[in-house]
Amino acid sequence: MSERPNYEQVLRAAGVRITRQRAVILRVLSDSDDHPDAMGIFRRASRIDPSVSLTTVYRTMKLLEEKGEIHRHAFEGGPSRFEHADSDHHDHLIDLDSGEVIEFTSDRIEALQREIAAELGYEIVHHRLELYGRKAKG
Amino acid sequence: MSERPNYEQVLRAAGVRITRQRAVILRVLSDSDDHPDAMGIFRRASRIDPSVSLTTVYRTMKLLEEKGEIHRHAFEGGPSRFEHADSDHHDHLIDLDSGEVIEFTSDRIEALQREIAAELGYEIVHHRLELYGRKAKG
DNA sequence: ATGCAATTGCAAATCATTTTCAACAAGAGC
DNA sequence: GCTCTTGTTGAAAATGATTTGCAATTGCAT
Repeated sequence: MSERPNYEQVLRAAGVRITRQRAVILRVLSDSDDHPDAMGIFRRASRIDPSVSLTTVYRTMKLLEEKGEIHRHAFEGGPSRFEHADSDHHDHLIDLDSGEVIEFTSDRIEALQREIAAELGYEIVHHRLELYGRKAKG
Repeated sequence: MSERPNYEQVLRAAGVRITRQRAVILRVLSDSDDHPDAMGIFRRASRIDPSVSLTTVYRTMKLLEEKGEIHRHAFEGGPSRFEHADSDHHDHLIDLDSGEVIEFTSDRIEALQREIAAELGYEIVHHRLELYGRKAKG
């Protein structure tokens, strides 16, 4: 499900100009299955087109975020990492040794969260659940 | 429960010198029941002793964090906020309108987290659960 | 092809936080 | 109480991630 988003189309539809560098960044992004940070995207894009600047990577990320096309995650002690927004909601388990990000979902946790917030008299707008751990031995 | 931690005693026992400015910062901190950020602590401490610098606030926070006396929370889009580490583990609900931080706990959520991590082959070292919401109307 | 507003790269600016460094002050020992 | 040693301080500069100002450039509608 939810494969290779066509960011170019979305932006174009929003009246945004698709420049050469933007096209490269968007391609890099839709070819990514991990959770790269701006520098990582910049490196990948640079290899394809050296004229891409880190500034434009940031500008494009902000643009896509505003359009709701990607999500920005600020995991502890590190730069923001980005991912497609098209997939279903999920939380993250971060491998403390490798930095790898594993996605997971739990309807039960989601339900409990809503329950807790309600008890406190609140409605959840969004939440952040991150598990930091290491591979269990054995 | 868990009231007015005596940071001074802890630091002194660790061989740390209690300077005039440090004493002020520690007092401000143990008099706080909220989740102030470095600038907030600096402002409160400054009023008591103008010789306290923001630098020293940061240095003292880092020190207390290393000694395990306080916890640092980086809520989204803002500076780190600190709180006593003495109380039991809890998660946070952040009021999007006021910035107020409400603490809560849920053994069920904790258990579910461990369960999920285990299924993925991981052991949780720590986690972060933050609910961002607004007061429910009615 | 033309024109103009959107976009670019670079450098400088921000923001939170840390580090450098010379001046200063805890507090152990006398 | 006085010294001495070494930790600590404030101010300013450095960091790291990200944003912004600006003059030059370039999509792309016409």
